[in-house]
Amino acid sequence: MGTVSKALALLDILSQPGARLGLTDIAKAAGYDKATTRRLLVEMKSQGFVEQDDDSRDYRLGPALLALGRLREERFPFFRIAQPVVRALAETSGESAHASEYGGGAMNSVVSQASDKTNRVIIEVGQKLPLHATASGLAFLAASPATVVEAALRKPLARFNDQTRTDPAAVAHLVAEARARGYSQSDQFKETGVQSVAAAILNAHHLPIGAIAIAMPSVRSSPQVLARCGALVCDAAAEISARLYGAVPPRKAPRHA
Amino acid sequence: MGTVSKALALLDILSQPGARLGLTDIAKAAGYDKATTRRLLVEMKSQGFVEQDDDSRDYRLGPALLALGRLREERFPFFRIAQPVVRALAETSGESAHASEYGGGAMNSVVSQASDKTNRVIIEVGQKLPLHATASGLAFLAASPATVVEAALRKPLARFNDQTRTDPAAVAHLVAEARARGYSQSDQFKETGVQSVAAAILNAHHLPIGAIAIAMPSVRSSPQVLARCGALVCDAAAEISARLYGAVPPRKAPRHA
DNA sequence: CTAGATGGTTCATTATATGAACCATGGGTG
DNA sequence: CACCCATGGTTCATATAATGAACCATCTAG
Repeated sequence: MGTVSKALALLDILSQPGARLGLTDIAKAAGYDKATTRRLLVEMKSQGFVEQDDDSRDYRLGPALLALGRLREERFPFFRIAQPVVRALAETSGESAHASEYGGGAMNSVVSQASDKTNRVIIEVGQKLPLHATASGLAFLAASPATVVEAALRKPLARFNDQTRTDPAAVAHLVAEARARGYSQSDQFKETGVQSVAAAILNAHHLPIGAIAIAMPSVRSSPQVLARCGALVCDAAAEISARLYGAVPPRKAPRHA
Repeated sequence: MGTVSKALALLDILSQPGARLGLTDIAKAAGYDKATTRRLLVEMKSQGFVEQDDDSRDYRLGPALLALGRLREERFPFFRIAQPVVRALAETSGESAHASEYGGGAMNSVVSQASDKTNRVIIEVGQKLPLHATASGLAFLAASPATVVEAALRKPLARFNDQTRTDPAAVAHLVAEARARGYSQSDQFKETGVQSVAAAILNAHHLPIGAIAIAMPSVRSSPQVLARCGALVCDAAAEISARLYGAVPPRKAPRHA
């Protein structure tokens, strides 16, 4: 793996909600040597991508990320478009909703709205959602060309609990089901006790760029509830696609368009 | 220079508002070999920090930046706090206002509100404002310890026009003036025909972390206008500092606090 | 068909990244 | 108080990854 990838991977570690993020912890989490880790951190610090607390010596995400994120958003307003839709989705479904954008082999959670129920699912912004074990990722794969799906399933599939599907064929089956259904489902594949449905957000070429999802505690889920939420996420995804790219992509694009 | 810094510098190039951003342009702008540039871009693309247009082959800032920027903002809400203050500042001053955060040796513009006048100054979000040639940078230096100022002035100072001060002593003088005045001024140091005033945003230790500024066309500026705007940016900076850190930092902190 | 762009690739050379062992500091404990 | 050991940080010989000149492929304009 190249040095740049190693450095950028450190930013993912700094994204984890863990409490203390000292040099030793980061090195351990990344699996690099302490000296290497520090060199990478110092180099990113000098560019403002990482920040170091003056007294605790802990490392944090740096201010340059805010500036670049704002700029990205300025040029492609994913957050601005997705936020109201996610809010509305959480409102009408009564459950937590979130939107994510594909990047770096995973779905990057960008907008999240928790339900107001006492027992609710919380998706943190900045989380990387794996393609094979989340409704968002499965929705993305279901809308991707076969070659992309195959490539994704050739990589080792991480296990999160005893519900996680780590067999490529099993995941491919879930993807096919999602494609037929129009939305994807996750039955506790990543978090025990959490059910989700998701639909892909498409670009002008009908390729997926992200997903929008509803996540709920298993105790409130049922086939009826999932079906209703599935319809809601499909509408929400279509609305975001339309607002981002100017036209409503038809559910099945005519081939002669 | 390390490889990681080189890669991150490419993100700055992708931040420039230039129209086309093909491989050759980027390599030229960065001063790297084409092969090197491409390797770095591809590596960042694989992590979602850079995105490539499917048909034009151009490179763009990637989605991971939005996710990380959102996360940074979640943990340290600079944008959320600064935006209303910048808006109000533009309103009451009648001129363009912007706030920036220090990082990577420059001030990173994060919030910007253009005035509604026909002739106005536009500061783009994501711009890197040099310390020695902008009001924001001078305000930052004026609030920094002497060692930081000296270190900053030891580096080569870029020239932007014939008003730019590139002599370290001259810049040090501007910094001293700003410190005495309470706010900094830029008289066309970077952009010809643009006057600015700025004040530093301070953390709990009274160290600067950013700045807030007003920029106006020279044609509307006068000593009186600058003085009035200077007072406004000072108040605005103090308000942001207070909202970020919970308490209003006194203008001169008592040493026994 | 050619000329001159562009993006992308190769591989021998060279510079850079690496990590085991080291030092320095500080907070906690018997 | 002295000791311990966990932490952040540094060194330098070695191993590895970055580099770039020259290359190919493709596209567009004339």
